[in-house]
Amino acid sequence: MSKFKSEFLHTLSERGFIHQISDESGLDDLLHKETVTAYIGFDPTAPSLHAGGLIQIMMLHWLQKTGHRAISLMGGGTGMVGDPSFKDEARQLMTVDTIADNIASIKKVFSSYLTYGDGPKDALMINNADWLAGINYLEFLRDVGRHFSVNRMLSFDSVKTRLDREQSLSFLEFNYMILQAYDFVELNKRYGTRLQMGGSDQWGNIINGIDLGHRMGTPQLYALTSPLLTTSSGAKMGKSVNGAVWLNADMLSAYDFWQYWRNTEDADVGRFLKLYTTLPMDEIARLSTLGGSEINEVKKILATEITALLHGRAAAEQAAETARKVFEEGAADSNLPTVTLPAAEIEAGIGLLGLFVKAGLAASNGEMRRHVQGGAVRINDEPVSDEKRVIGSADLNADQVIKLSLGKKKHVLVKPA
RNA sequence: GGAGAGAUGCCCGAGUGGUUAAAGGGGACGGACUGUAAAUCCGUUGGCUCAGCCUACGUUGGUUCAAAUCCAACUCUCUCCA
Repeated sequence: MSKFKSEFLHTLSERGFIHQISDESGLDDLLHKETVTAYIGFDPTAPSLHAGGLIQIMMLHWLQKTGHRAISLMGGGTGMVGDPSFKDEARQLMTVDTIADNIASIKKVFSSYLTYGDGPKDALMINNADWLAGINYLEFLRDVGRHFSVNRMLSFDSVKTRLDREQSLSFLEFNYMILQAYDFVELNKRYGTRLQMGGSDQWGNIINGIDLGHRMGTPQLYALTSPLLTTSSGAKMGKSVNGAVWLNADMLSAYDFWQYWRNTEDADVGRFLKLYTTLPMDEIARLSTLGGSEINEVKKILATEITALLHGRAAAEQAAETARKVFEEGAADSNLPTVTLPAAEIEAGIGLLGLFVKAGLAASNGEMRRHVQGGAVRINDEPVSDEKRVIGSADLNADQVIKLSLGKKKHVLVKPA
């Protein structure tokens, strides 16, 4: 396992980040000898990254921590095209405005993991629209396009799925690979970038960049990919009870984020500790020996550590404390997700179904009706079986809030305002 | 440009005039069991002012007492030919 000389690869390797490397010993030598600039690209397909992208951010985090220069590249240009890799149909095209909004929103998260600045080891935040947006088509075709073999591009697994399924792959999407390859070369020219990292689905795209570099006279470039992560039971990472596990605090509260990791499957705990926390390896080894019900304590550590990196230590501990009150004491806690309602509305009384929909616990009255029939609904921890029940000021508890519960895990407080 | 095939609910996929809000599976959600886990079992899975009503089977029209099912045009996808 410790076949690497460089601290960076050694760390990534022992923590389980490495899936493939284009030239292991070459890259290891380089990282051992000098400060290397490396990047990972992020597509602005949503206003926030989700848990699936966390592993990439952690790689940049370790890169910086082991003394190298990290670049987080926003795909402002490539986002206008859409990555077809391993997709079986074309994504809807995003408008320029959406892309700009998404980038602005995504950026917020990175400074929790990386130190940005102008110093030699500070991380850089770059947008590939800077050079892609102004490209002249004919010039680009002659300078860059001539180096690509369509025959070869068609042979990549990432497009094969699409072709095998006999789904059309538009010329627009086909160009994504070329643009991403060009990014690598451009980043080398501008910042001396030598390494591109990414998920295993990016392997083909990254290799294309290395090849293009060869032909356009860059120094040797390198690729490093991380494994595609699934839970032990095969589910894709990043889904929580309420939907996707967003990293942005305004899209998923620290409490819900903490809950997601608290509910990690037993079999994943050790792996996740290594990938998503910065706890030292010997500490992780010790925690990993715990089994049975003790593993619940380990899961709490896991959740708190991951949440602390993203939302800060204080928010993480507060989430842990809220969870303790809710699950171990069955009490309400003021840090549960809260919805405020005009006091007058509560005074007048509000229907049970509508109230839960308003609180975001159900999508429609019909869905709530079913939940009531299924016995999943509680108010202030009292089961409710009457779907016509009206909630009013009499339901305010000692703390002047109403606790709505759907199932065992979803709780929302309603506060008069 | 020519000849075929197809478009069904979150996804896959049955259904070829009425008993179809639409079989089955997956996913998701809820319940039971547990450890806020996994596995397993049970239930739910269009909306509403819910014993009733409304909207739905690519789009728009038509036939019919009655259409997801028949007809026409259109849109998109795939296959083969040029």
